[in-house]
Amino acid sequence: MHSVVEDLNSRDREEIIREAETRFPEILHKMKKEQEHTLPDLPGDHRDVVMRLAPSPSGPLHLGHTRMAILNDEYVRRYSGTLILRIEDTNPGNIDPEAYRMIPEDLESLGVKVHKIVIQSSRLDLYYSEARSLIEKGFVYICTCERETAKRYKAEMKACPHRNTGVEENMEMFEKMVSGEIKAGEASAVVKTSLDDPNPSLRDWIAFRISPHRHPLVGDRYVLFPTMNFSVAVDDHHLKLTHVVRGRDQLNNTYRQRFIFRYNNWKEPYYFHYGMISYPGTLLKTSLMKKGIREGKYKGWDDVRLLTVRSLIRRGYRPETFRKYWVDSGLRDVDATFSWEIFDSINRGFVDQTAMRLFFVRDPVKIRIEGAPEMEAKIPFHPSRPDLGKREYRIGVNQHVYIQQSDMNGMSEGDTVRLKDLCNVTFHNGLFHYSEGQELLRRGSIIHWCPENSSSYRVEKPDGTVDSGLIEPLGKDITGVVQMERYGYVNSFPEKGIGYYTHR
RNA sequence: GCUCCGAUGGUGUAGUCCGGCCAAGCAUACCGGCCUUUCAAGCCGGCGACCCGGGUCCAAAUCCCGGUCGGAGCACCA
Repeated sequence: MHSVVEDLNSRDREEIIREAETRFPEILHKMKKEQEHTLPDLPGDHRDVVMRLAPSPSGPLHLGHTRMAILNDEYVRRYSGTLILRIEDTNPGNIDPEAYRMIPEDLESLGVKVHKIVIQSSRLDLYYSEARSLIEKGFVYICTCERETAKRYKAEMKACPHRNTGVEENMEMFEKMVSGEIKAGEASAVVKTSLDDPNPSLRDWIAFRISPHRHPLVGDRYVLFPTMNFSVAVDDHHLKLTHVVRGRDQLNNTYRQRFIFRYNNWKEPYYFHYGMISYPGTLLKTSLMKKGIREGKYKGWDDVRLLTVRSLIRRGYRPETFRKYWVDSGLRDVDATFSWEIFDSINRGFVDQTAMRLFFVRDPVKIRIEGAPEMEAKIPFHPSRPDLGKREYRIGVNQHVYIQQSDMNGMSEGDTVRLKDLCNVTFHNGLFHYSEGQELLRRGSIIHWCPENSSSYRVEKPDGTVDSGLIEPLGKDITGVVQMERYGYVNSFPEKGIGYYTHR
C-alpha cells in the first residue's frame, strides 16, 4: 500500500489523470456542490441557550451594531433559546434617554426577536451586593489615589498604598461611596488581579466609580455605578448566559470579566470574538452623529447621510439583507472591510422582484413632439412580472412631455431616440419630430419621459445631494421601494413627494 | 513600547481544529455572449487567490519555526 502512494506522489499529475481516465472513468466525475452559507454550530449544550445584545444607550443602533444583533439572533433562533436585550446604562454621562425607546425599535425593524429586556441601572443593588461579597473575600479594594497616580502604579506594576487595606475599612469606604458621602473622583472600587500581568489592561481594573452626572433613570437614588466589566460579568452570570458572541474589540474585556467569574467560582459562558469590520470613509460614531444633529448638520437620527439602522431601513434596505450579509460573513476572527458592493447586491436581489418600475425625470425639459398623432403608452410596471399590470397614459396632439436634461444634452442633429413605450422621435433643428418607426432601436437610445400632468418629486441621496424633478402621475399611488428606470432604486413616500435613494 | 489576535483573487468568504476528496468552492465586481422597448434583473461563459522564507512529512492553504504586514486593547467609555 505504502509503495503505491509513494509511486503516485512521485509521478506527474497529467500522467496519473490520463491513466485514471482510461482505467477508472467513473471516479473523475466530480459533483458540483451547492454551497449555502451557514453559521457553524456553537459548542456546548444546545438546550436552554441564552444569549444577549448589550448596547449602551448613547443613541440608536447603527450599521456597526447590526452584526452582533443578527448573529446573536440567528443562534438563538437555531437553538430555540432566549435572547436578552441588556441595556448597559451604567455610565450616566453617556446616556441618551431616547435610546431606551429607539434601540428596541431598531431591533424590531431588523427582524431581531428579543425575548426579554434588562436595564442595568435597575440592578444596581445586585452589583453592590456582589461587590460587597468580593470585598469580603479580599478581591476588591477601595482606592483613593488620583487617577494619574493610580495609572502610574499600574504601569510600574506596583501596588498602590490602598491595595492592602483591610476588609472592614474597604467595606466602610464602599458604603460611603454608595451613600454619596464620598464625592466623584475621590475613590473607586478596584478588582485585584495581578500587578505583574504582562497585559497592562488586566492589572487591577476599576469596578465602580462615583458619577458626577445625574443618571436619567435613577439619578435621585444612586451615584455609584459599576464599570461595564463588572456589571457585565455579574449579569452574564445571573442571567445564565450560555454563549457570548461579540467583536474582537471586547477581547480584553472578556479577560477582565473572567476574573469575576473565577473569584466567584461561576461557570463561564462560551465566548466568541468575531473580527473587526472597517467601514471605509463612513461615520459610525454615535457621539459624532449626535454632535452633527445638535449642530443642525443632520436633520435627525434618520438623516439619509447617516448609517443608523433607521436611516438605512428608510432608504429601503431590507432586514433580510442585513441578515444574509452577516450570516455570509460568518464568525471569522479576521478583520475585514465592509463591502457596499455586496451589501447592495444582496439588497437588490430582495427588492427587485417586487419593485415597481417608474419614470423619474431629473431636471426636466419640456418638449413637444412635432407632428405626433394622439398616442397611448402602456408601460409594464415590471418587465418580468406581467401580473403587476401596466401604467397607461394618453398623450394628446400637441401635448408636451418632459425628458431629462442630461438626455437632452446628448442629442445631436438628426439623432433618433425612442421615448420608451411611446414613440420614436428625431431631433432636427432643435425640435423633436414624430417618427413613424416602431422598430427597436439600438441599446442606449431609449430614454424615459414623463407626461404633462406629472408631479414634482425629489430624491435625497446618501451623499447629501438631492435630485429634483418629476415623477410620472401613477407614481403617486406607489409607496415603498420602487425602481426609477435608468436611475436606481428609491424608497418612495409619494404623499410627501419625496424618495430616499437606496442604491443603483 | 507592552498584551492579544489575524493573514485565501479587486472585494466578501468556504476550506485550516482532525494534512490526502483543494488541479482551492461560493458570492460580488469586471470582461464576453444571450435575453430585454431601463444603463435594472435574469441566463451562459471567462479572468482572478492560499503573505514571504525555512522545516516536518510519501503528501502542507492546513502542522512547526522565523520574518513581514494588518488589526484590537493598554480609559474611573461601552
